[in-house]
Amino acid sequence: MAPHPLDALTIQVSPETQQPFPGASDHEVLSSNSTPPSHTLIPRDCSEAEVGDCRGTSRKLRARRGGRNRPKSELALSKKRRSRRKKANDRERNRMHNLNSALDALRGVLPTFPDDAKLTKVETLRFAHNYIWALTQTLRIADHSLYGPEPPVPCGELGSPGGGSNGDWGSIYSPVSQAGNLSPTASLEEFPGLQVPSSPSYLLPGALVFSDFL
DNA sequence: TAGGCCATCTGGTCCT
DNA sequence: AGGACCAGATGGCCTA
Repeated sequence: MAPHPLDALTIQVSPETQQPFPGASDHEVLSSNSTPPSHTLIPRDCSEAEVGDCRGTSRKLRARRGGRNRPKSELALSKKRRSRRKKANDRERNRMHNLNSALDALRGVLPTFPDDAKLTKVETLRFAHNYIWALTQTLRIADHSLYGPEPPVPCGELGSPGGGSNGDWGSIYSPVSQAGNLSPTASLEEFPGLQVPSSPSYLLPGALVFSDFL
């Protein structure tokens, strides 16, 4: 994957949250008769048998199942099946739109440049994970400075990205693997919405760096 | 042009 | 039975 512009991130909350489905909830997203985007691939009326031809041999084989014992009213049955499939497709489409609007909402609360290229889905999830981890660490540091020393937390206890056997989360983008990359503009005070204790400790060398969240 | 990302369709499985 | 969720397949768009 090509390096993302956020590699050189300073802190700014993007004003535009880009929600294609504003106010979308689990129960109201798109009407089921919404027109598909221009890049819808398969004709909406592609029946199962046709789908076999559309999609390849495995689906063709599956579509062939049923053979001779088909009910007499196959026309009605396939009509019903098509209708069910169409409804299922609509639901699935709405479900994915819902998921995407949730991802957009998540992008909206992550610190990015306004003119940054939109984070991909996986980048958004990784960024959010690392961002939460970093904020947690910041709170710990603040607590530490307020209440004095406390026993060190074993690596990975906080779900630290890259702190253990957490698979994909411990990727090359992990803050741990790139620690020490302090950005002069990295200050949580630029987040009006964030309730972060006013401790300068996160500005010290080796502290949390927003450019490393990805 | 290859590769990454994405939206969509689809059938299977599980749950209510 | 019907809906939610999931993963595989497919093709379009975009960028290096």
